[in-house]
Amino acid sequence: MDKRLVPNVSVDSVVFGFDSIHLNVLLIGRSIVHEGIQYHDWKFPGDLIRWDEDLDTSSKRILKELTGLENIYMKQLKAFGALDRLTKRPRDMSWLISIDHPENRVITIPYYSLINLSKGTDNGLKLNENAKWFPVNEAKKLQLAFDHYEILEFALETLRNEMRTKPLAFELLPPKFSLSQLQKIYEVIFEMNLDKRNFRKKIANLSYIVPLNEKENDVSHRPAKLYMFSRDVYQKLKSQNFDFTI
Amino acid sequence: MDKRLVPNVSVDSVVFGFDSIHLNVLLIGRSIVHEGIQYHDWKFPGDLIRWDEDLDTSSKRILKELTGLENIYMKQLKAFGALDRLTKRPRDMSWLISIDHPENRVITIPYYSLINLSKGTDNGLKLNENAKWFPVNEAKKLQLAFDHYEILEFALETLRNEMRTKPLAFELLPPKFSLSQLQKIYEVIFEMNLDKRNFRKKIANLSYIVPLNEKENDVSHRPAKLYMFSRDVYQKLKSQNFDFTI
DNA sequence: CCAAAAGTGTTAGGAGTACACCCATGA
DNA sequence: TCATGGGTGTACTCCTAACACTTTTGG
Repeated sequence: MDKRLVPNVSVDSVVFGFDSIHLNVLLIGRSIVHEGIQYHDWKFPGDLIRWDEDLDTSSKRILKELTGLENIYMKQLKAFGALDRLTKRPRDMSWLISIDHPENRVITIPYYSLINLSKGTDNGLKLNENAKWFPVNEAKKLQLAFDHYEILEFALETLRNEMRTKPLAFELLPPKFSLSQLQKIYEVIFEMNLDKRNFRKKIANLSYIVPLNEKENDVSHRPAKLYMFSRDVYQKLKSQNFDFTI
Repeated sequence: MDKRLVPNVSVDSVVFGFDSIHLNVLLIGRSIVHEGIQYHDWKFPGDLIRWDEDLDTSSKRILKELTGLENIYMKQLKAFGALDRLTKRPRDMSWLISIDHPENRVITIPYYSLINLSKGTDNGLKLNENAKWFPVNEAKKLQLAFDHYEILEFALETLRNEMRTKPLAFELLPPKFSLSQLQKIYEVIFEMNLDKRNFRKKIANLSYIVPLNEKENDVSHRPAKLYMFSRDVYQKLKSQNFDFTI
């Protein structure tokens, strides 16, 4: 085992969490003193990879070390390697020097992850005091380190693209969910309103979204029927499906 | 300028070319002697990046150096960084030693490119004697170096995904093309037959595919009407469009 | 009984699909 | 005149989109 770090390759995690209202993203606060001025900004959890790790392994390890999260949906976005990605903001350089960072050119390979933040769910999340969830639209307005704004935009675009054709909504929901919760995810991610009746008609045709004999508890209105996602049924169906848009 | 190479990061180019019949991919033949046995196999054009280059710049430079191609559609796939990607085949190691390769772990960042190989088109392609086009289905059956089989599969899947929603077919065609040529691209890439009348009906509704007052020449059958792709019209339209599949 | 969200059908228009024959050209 | 691919219309089905009221629960 060779646990030395690769000095010029890192991974970052863009963790999206849905709390029934907003799509949130997890950021780590960072304080920097640069030329006597104190700055506060935000970055994704991330670190250099090790010599003895695959990229996916690194990404899982780093996410677990920084947040406690494991066994969640995770997918590589692409590599970001602009020459000046670490150096174009002078305060980023001050920070790198302060943590004895060995190189001034690092290629980062961001991943995005999806988790469910509904109340009462325990996903193992252990945030340290510097970590905080932000609704995506607020996160975009923060001061983000390095090229992390660009990475966030790319992650969002990728998430939207994959949501169109893959059953990712269920990664953002608890195992048992209502149709309103499901609809809300699409509304939030695609920033549009959907018609409730048409949405439900569509869902009714999807055999892999299966109704349970259970209802919500403790809500101060008519409780909704709960559904689950059947991965088995989904896999079987998708072997023959196809769609084509020019 | 710092033209030294980054010893552990490379780019590879998966170049797809359409010749009116097949989707082809460009491979470079490689001869290796390993433990006294001569092997012949194939790899994508690729090389280590330089310290002074962005990833996209590296990819463009390396493609130009190895094939003469420039100004063509090119897009990053993702990073491939499995621990054993260079070492799992012993003959790959022999080759790396023979070219004095400095590291035994290299993360590669493949790009895919699209070009038109129709007769009579000059795209600046200058192939050396080791480079050869193969129809994709044949290429998959060849001995490919490293993880290049995996990269090819990923590139194909990405190409298919992007073809569904982006006007990439036109990158594979000459500026003036017939509807049959266009249809053929979709048939080849999606490995399915399309109905000619339905296809043309669909195209007729796309304002960015514009008919010209020109026909094919030198064909021994009724000459087809030629069309062009209007990028301007396309851009204007796409600002409001949306589609959503669960 | 009020507030809040759940749940439910119909209609009209548009898109997709299946399908077969005549036309223009070069050899 | 033959071979080759170019070019065309209709009918049916299915999906989408628009739209408003009743039901169930907790407070």
